[in-house]
Amino acid sequence: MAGIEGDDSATTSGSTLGYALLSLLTRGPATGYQLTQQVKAPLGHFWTARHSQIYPELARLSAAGWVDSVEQAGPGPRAKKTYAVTAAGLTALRAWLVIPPTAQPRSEITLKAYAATSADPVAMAALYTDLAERSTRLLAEYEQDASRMRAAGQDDPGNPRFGNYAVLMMGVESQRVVHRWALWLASCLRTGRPVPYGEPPG
Amino acid sequence: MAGIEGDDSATTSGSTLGYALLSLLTRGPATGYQLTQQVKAPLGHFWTARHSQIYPELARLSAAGWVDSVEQAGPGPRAKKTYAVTAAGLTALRAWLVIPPTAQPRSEITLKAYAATSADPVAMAALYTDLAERSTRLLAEYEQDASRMRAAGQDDPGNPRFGNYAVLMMGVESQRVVHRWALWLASCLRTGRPVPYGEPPG
DNA sequence: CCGCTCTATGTAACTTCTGACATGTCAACT
DNA sequence: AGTTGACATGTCAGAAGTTACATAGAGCGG
Repeated sequence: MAGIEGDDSATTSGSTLGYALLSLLTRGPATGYQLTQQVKAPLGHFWTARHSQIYPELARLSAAGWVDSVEQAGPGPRAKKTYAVTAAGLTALRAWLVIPPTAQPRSEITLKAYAATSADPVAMAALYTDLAERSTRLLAEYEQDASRMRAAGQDDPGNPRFGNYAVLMMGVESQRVVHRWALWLASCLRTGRPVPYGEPPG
Repeated sequence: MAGIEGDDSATTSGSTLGYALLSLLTRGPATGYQLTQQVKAPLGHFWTARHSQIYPELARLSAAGWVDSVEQAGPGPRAKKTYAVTAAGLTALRAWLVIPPTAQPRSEITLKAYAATSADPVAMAALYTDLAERSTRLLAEYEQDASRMRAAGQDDPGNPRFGNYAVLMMGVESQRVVHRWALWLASCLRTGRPVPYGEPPG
């Protein structure tokens, strides 16, 4: 009765990273190492985490009873642990999902654009031309992923991996925007005069 | 000769926030309070900072010799300080600007989409419908700002405030993307079946 | 005259995130 | 036989960022 250690199951409120890990684990059980890999794509296009952040967070989730783990004697000096979401974890995730997000996006490329006129226009134009090229490569990559997903039926909201497709679609759209915007900006900086937005530059 | 305190002007490397503040100060001298206001728009659409972060950072920039300050006896118990970029600060900013940025963007709305199928489809669809509505409002607001800026000649790369316009254009494009994507996602979740991306939903 | 908001600057505690350190197995390649 | 890379888990120091606390004048509305 005297609950010294047992009464935090309802009170515990997780961090965003915690919910991100729970989301990944809804795809199936995984080790910390696997989560570190899985957070790279497609989630990694909009959310990243290092292993040094993931392992402690998994321990916290475990302490909160939101994940279970089984140990399996791994290769290194420590046991390998495979984690799975618990019913409590899934409930917590569901509750968090429907809260309207407030966090502002943060973009370093846009920050640099804010001060673009303080630097050498030629160097800055080159920077944004490179960025446009990179976005072209990424776009091709993402679109290939997308058609593979469609072939696998992951564009169906009934598919448990539909979220991967939804994130990827945001990635595709974002890269298109970056491409257009970077070319426009480079064009402005190179010509030194106003360029209407959205025109394909010659 | 024995430089105990004078040899850090070239070595000092700033934080991203420091460069953001230098960028703001290229528009003209400002107090920490004014910088806190100015970081809200349009830079704030892609980069935010609270005053509790700005004041200590200004002290660091001042210590590095990247900004100067003059005191003016302010309203509160402390003197009001107006900061201005120094030549060293401008040099540092220029050097930082041409380094290709690596930081990945971070988006909570996209993270939630990754786990969309774990929550109640109706509630999630409502979330993204609300998001689409918000982006409509923001888009209208940003476009109004943009046409005001064009009227003021800020779409000219020769204008020192051109960076404001460049950031705003990214804001406009981003909100358009969020709008389309959120409506698509809501449509997927409501109908429960694949919806081709980019179709205006009925 | 009381309270509210805006101006204005700072500190302190806390959470989050990064980068480096630390360890060790196993398979493939050279 | 030696090296590289993938697998696998952790810690620690420090940077970056958030939330709350603290102070105080000036102007305005009630």
